[in-house]
Amino acid sequence: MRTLAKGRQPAVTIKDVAKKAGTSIATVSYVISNQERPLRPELRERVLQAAAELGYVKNAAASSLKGKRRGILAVLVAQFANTFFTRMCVDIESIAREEGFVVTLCNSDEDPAQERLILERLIAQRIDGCILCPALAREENTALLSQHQIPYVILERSFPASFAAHNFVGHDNFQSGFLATRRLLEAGHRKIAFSGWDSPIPNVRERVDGYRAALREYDFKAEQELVLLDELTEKAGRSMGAKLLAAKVTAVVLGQQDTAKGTLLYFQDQNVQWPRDISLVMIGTPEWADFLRPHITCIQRPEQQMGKAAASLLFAVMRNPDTNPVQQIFSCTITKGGSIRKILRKSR
Amino acid sequence: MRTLAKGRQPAVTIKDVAKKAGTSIATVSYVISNQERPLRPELRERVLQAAAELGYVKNAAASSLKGKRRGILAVLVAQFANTFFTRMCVDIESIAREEGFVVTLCNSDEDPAQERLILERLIAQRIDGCILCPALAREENTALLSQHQIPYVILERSFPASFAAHNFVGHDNFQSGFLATRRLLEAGHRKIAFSGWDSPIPNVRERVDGYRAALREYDFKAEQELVLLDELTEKAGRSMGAKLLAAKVTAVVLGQQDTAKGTLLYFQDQNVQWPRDISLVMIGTPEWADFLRPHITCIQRPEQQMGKAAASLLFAVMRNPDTNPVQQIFSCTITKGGSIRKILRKSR
DNA sequence: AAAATAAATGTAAACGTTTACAATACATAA
DNA sequence: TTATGTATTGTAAACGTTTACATTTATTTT
Repeated sequence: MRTLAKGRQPAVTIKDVAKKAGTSIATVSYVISNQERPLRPELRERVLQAAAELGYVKNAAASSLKGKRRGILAVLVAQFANTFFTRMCVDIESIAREEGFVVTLCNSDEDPAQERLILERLIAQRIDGCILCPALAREENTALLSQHQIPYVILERSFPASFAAHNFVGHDNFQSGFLATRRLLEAGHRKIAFSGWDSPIPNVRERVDGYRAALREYDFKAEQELVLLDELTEKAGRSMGAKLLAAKVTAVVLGQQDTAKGTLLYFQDQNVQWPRDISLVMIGTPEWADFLRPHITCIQRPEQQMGKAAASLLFAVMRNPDTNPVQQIFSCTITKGGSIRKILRKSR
Repeated sequence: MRTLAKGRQPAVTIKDVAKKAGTSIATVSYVISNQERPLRPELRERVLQAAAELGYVKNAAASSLKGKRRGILAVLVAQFANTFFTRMCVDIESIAREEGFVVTLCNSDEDPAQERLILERLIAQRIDGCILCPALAREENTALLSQHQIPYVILERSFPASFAAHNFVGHDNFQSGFLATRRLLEAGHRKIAFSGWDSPIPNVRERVDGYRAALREYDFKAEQELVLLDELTEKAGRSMGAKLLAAKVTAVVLGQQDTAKGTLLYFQDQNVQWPRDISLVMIGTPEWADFLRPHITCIQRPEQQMGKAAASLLFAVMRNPDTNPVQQIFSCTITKGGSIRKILRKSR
């Protein structure tokens, strides 16, 4: 049954179809591409028939040489296995598919050198557009895209120095830090720490700014802050967990989900219970949070909307490259949870 | 600073480089592609210089027309946001990168129609090779690849009817079901259920076969089996959880991690504790399992090895397309956990 | 019936590479 | 000096499309 021909026979081309249909390559091209052209229906039929019989598939690379779209859109994320990114990717891909594009998903692994290598390869492929979450805050790599006139949208990680110069979709990091902290303050907490990833990208810092702003609103002094930042590992998260206990804070803003994981595992191991022993708000909604009891109050980023927005914006830019850069910043919502203990106070 | 030229200036080509370096396109081509050719070092230098100054990047689409590799490798998975797949993807991508390839990661969402559409687009792109986890057990789509002479490796989901006809990398589903069940039998359990995804792909069925084989080894009759299969949703998992309790089994093989999630959440909500109330072994190691206490005994699939193996096999096939199909089946290991209660029995 | 128009189809030149082949420049041997 | 090689470099024809333009054929109009 499966008589897979083993000889490396060359791929079927428009020429083969033309020969089989007894017409010219021009006619075939017009038929295949559904272009307007007066054509005898009988001939059109014959061409379609021949193409189908030969299993002809147009070579997108050859078309692209003549100025057609490649039909490839790239998404370059910094962490493959992070649900925050994969959730957005699902929506990006579905929109791209509707538009007739294939998505090339790449992973820089937070390494700028790898990011550069990948971008060069993508440029060599003459991708039609790119959505990227830059590794670190290195702008040179992104500059490659604009040098080569490839439309792009930056997702989630901004360049503070030239924010307005790029198309951008992201969430409001300041707000997420602010909301989380304020919720704890409203519940009466006064010793609140912030823990997160000591990252080269500005996102976590902005969340810290939000944390600080909320504290200021309650007339806190700088010395009443406690900001812990460490590596992006479970181990670092655990060690921050220990520090939080040692500092005897009553509440923590878990500012980044990967480090939060380590902290929460540490709490579990030490039989530290929330909200009994410590109150928690986490920025992010990783899948594992479903299993934590009581549920943790989380700052939820609109991942679906963000993915869709990034894709839509990219297509808009691809259709009209000369519009001014657009920045879309999404608000976060705060989920219901049982990880905050209320502390009664006379006055605010 | 960022004087992004807005006019849609055409991309730099080999011709521009030749003009700038004052030489012919042939020379530039040889220099750029690092081909053997006697060449005055001074000229080579000049060409490189010109290329660098113009920011020249070779057009892979044009090269491919002349029979060169496209430099694109596709991975087509059925579920994007499943860590089992993404973990393998990370390794596939890193191997591909080393080999100079870009990876196009696509998602069929378990939908054969989408799978077909995607494959057609990938073929239009003339990808060099493909790793795919077929949605459902529909062989026609995969046949597209062989029709177009595109080397491929099937990952994790086999076609029983023509297993030996395809290059394949997967884990031993039978063994995972068998190991899980035997571990429970060894602990003295005699009322053991199997729950999983009622899927159109054979994987879960094979696990059930392993479950049955283990029971047979202990001289169980068919009427002592309890196999629950349902949709791939949390809700279905929860309802299976209820059925498991109603059936008063003492142990369960959670045969598929997505449905297992629902079941475990249900247990948590009902305050059903393991191993006190029920003993558990789960096939799969989702990230959330880290948070379950006591830890669940899991059947661990060697995801890294599998990803690397699939990529290596694909490259081998790409280099030598005429070798006979190879099937690589990986064994699973069983992790330590505390989800199994020992039941003392006089005899086995 | 010829001329004029419209409809249908074909030819060939790009696109940006690769590479066989041709052509030049330079050195050496006669 | 001229032949003869050898080291360099250039020309042009592909690859599979798209599309401007030319050509053929059919249909009107005169």
